[in-house]
Amino acid sequence: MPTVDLTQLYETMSHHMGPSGWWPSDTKSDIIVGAILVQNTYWKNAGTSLNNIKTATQMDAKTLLALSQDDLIDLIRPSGFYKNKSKAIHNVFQWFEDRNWDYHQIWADNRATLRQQLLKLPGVGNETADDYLVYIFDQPDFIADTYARRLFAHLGYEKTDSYPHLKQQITLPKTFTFEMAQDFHGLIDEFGKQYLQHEGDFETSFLVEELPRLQTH
DNA sequence: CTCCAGGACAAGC
DNA sequence: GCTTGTCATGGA
Repeated sequence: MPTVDLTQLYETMSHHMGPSGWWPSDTKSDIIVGAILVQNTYWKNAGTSLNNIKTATQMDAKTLLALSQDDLIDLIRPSGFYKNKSKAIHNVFQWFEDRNWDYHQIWADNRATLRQQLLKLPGVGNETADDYLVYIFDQPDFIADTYARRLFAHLGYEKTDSYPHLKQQITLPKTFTFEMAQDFHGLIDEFGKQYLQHEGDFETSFLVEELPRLQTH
């Protein structure tokens, strides 16, 4: 089975697309909420809900936690799945509140089991847990989301709809910093929006010419 | 009108 | 372990 040099892939995408300019520019609270709002939802709609929540709470944890579920639902409504998402956001905020929002300390105390702990939170699945590891806890990890699965299928990996299946096959080299991992995920999804929306789009991308150089055997 | 987006989850196999 | 139905709005 073909494999790809992830460092070469990242550098190629970075060279052609520039910095992804993604989540790292937002506050971590924005990311915590946004990662839930955007689940299977257009980012534009998730952004509307996020702005509603920001306006209502200034992203102050105690203010948000004091909202009734109905009030939170009204803020989330534009991005759908509002029952699940309101519950998820409330629970996740309570979880961080209980731990004093000390991301560094949380990581230091829970290195081995943090991912499993995050997965226990209702509304936090594989992708959101990895989003948090990469963008909240600053860990160099790989996020095997929909666009990543489509991309790696084009790069010669076995086509799969399973998050764990791709995740299992991809290990970022030790040389990847967490900033690179954050940017890499942003680039993959920006690439996906441009070249993986429809069947055949990939063939028009810059990666087609680069493919032979990226593949290692 | 139909399809689906930066998933999660429970039920059934 | 893996597949399928459900949750929901708004844009293409």
